[in-house]
Amino acid sequence: MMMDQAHFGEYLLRQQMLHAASLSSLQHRVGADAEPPACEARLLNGDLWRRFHDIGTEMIITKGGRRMFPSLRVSLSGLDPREEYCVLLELSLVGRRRWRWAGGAWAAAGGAEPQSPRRLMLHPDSPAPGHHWTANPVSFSKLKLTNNTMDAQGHMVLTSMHKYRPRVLVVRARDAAALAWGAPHASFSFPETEFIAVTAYQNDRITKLKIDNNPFAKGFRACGQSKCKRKNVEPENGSTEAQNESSDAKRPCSDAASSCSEEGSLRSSSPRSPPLVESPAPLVASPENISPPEHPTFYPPELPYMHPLHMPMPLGMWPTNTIPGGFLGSSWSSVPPPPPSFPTPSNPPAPCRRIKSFTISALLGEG
DNA sequence: TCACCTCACACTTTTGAAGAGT
DNA sequence: AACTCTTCAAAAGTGTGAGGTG
Repeated sequence: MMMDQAHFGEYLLRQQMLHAASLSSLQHRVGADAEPPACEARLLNGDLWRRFHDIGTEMIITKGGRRMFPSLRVSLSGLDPREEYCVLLELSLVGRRRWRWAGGAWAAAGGAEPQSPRRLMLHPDSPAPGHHWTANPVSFSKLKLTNNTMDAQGHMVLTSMHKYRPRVLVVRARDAAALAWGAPHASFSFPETEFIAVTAYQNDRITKLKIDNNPFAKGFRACGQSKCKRKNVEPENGSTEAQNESSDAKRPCSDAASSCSEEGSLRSSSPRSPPLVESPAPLVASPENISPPEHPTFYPPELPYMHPLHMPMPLGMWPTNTIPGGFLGSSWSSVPPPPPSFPTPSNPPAPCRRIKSFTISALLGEG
């Protein structure tokens, strides 16, 4: 399970190659002649994402890095089983606005702040043959978000009070360096996965939903010891305004609500967290759901994401621990995730969006 | 005063080493 | 000797709430 020094060094080299490839692609636009096989992506935990999206998903960002919950878990299909692919995750800024929580709702509050150098996260299984990607759900559960612009851990650097949308990129490439030489690719994003980065939760309903679904927050559930202990300080039903929107998160959660956890329950046998039963058919990226890049070529001058001088680290995610071991061979790839469910005939998967003229910058193109 | 950020805390889950059993 | 299973301590991941910052 542990990655030794040699493998760790190899991984770092691969990340550096990806970085170099992305930079060189700024000068080399190479068209993709080969027609890629039709590929599809399904959001496996789309039901949970939708529940958060209905309220207004918030993701905590911290100096040391915080995981996303829910995490992004997709199932890929339609890839050539013998071809090598790299899978990447990108977090795109949605709009050019800053948001603020006011009056119980999110509202635009001026223009976006300059963004930190953007980073892609290269899935640690990359590159891998198509059959690998289609046989196993692709999970980005170990991804961490940070607001630390000096971050050296390879976490995704986001800006608080800004909205982002994850995008999964599938690139046909034998290695990271080959990403710059025009391999056909696909891009998938799901509107349900949009979120606003925050340093502290603003919406109490989001807090409640996170507590009810995240196994690590079980201690804060109404039935948890921690919550009981903390809530003893203040009366459980101290307020007569039970309908007060802001008090939602403080109310005890129902057993039904607490039974719906994400990944933990999928592999956990905890009696308090039965396996998550999601919607019968996972969310499928329909053509209209696959959002094209807002700006298909380069970043605007005022947001120089990709400037080499502002790229302190190689693209992609570094090991969670910077010491050897604990990255490759972790649950990312060695623990077989639950098999992906397949769409019902009434909900057929949609083809991927194909971008003929391939460059990393085009892939990243939005502003 | 306000909006936002940081940190220590208590709690739960995850991880992996060690030992026992087959 | 090799493999599987169980146990347990340490590490990691949570939201909370007080306090800090500009």
